Amino acid sequence: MTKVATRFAPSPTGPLHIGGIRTALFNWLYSKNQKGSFFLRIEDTDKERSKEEYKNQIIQSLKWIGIESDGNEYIQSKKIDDHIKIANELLKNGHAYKCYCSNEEIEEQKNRAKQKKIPYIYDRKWRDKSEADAPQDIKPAIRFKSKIDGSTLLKDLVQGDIEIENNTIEDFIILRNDGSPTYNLSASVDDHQMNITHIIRGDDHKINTFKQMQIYLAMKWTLPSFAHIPLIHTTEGKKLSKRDKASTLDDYSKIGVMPEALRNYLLRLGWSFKDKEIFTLEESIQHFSLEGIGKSPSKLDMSRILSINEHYIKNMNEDDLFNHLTKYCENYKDKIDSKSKNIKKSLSFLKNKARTLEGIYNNAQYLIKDKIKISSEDQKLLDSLAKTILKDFLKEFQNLTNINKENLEKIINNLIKKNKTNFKGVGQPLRVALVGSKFGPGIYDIIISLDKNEVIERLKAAS
RNA sequence: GGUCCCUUCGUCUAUCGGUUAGGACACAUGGUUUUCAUCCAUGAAAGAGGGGUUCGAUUCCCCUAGGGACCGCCA
Repeated sequence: MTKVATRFAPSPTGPLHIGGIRTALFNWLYSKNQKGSFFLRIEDTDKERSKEEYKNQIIQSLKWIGIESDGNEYIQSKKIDDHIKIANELLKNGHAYKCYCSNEEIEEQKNRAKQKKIPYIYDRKWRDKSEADAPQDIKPAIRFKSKIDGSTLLKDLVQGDIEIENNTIEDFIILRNDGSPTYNLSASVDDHQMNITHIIRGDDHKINTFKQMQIYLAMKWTLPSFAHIPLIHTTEGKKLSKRDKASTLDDYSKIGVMPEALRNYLLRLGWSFKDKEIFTLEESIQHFSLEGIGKSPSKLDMSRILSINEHYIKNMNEDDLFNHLTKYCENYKDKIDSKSKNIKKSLSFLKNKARTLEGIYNNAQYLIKDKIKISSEDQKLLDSLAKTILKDFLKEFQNLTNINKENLEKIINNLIKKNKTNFKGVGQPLRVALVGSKFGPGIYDIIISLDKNEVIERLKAAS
């Protein structure tokens, strides 16, 4: 049996959107599950729109989520000569022909079709015309001689059997009149030369598949298997595109979604394995299969992404979580080096209050910032009684040599008794004084996580 | 308009002819708790509609409806 090879073939005309990332993920997962190879092919033949920076961004994005290609990326523009060679071969053995229609002529055909409300399909004018009739002033494009009779069956690994009439596939152009190859030609030649065995791509490529199958057949190449995965839809139910908000990877990483979480979310979007929701990378490789992919498109659900992210935050070991956090802060906030020791040891309780890295960052503000700000609303909570409580607490606290929960508890319990109040009566002013808000971590956690002199400073400032 | 695809709770999905149609997220209620959270428990919530096939259909077939993709000398 031949070794499985899959590929992901984006064009570097913008940042990858998460639909693309999911396609890449499925391809990668399938190849790994089959102990095969995964390749990245950069389809950069659209000179106008392709940019080197996007290529790098794509590679980075894939890496971020854990996908790396086997071997160097394949650059399509470097293979153009091969594509042209095949086009000429096709021309020679009668599977393609020169089309001398002018742009105006094609436009006219399209308009006519629109008026009659019939679908436009190139009228195959030059399919059987003699070269002798060719106008001298027009450079021809090369069209593939598509089958007219019969039908073609695609045994799709996700969608099942799909059969369409051959005459609905037009004689598509494979070489433009400037001599450059078009997508369907290039993709077929590349896939063949790369020995791709399984082409897993979005549903929107289905028609291309029928065109590409004909090229394979005409060249007598072994046909790969195809799997068309349903598209990801927006909440409005339309195909997700780069223009949609919250569609690129950066949209998620900047709010503190971690790669493991997004990977897990994307995996379960349109694919399932029994009732299992959380998959380690190894588990996803182990369980991934094309049969597990659903047939209907799925919508993006932000709260689900956040919830999976929350799961990873709470269950990840704290060293890894801390690494994620520092990297996140470096990329999107301020570096937290100077405060990192306090933050790291506080992760055990900070993480329980956050769904994202940004959430942890926000909750850790009282640790990160030297000075805290108390809103005027919260300031009201610091009335005269509260201030005397703070002063009393400070007095005891300063003498404390060993700051731990037991000792703090003693002080606070005494204050509760003395002032005939409850825990809230003491805890709330303390929290406001130390964090700047009535919301925040537990009092003991706050005090222990701060340096002693910092606690003293803040209590003095507030009381 | 043509071709093709899809249709189970709001969302992601399980079910591969016989289930009280399961899980997860979100939602609601209650409990734990020094606040906000976490955590725990409980609840509400689905087979688009109509025909067949069958002893029996969410599951198989057909029709209808709804949704989507494609229809470039872009990829």
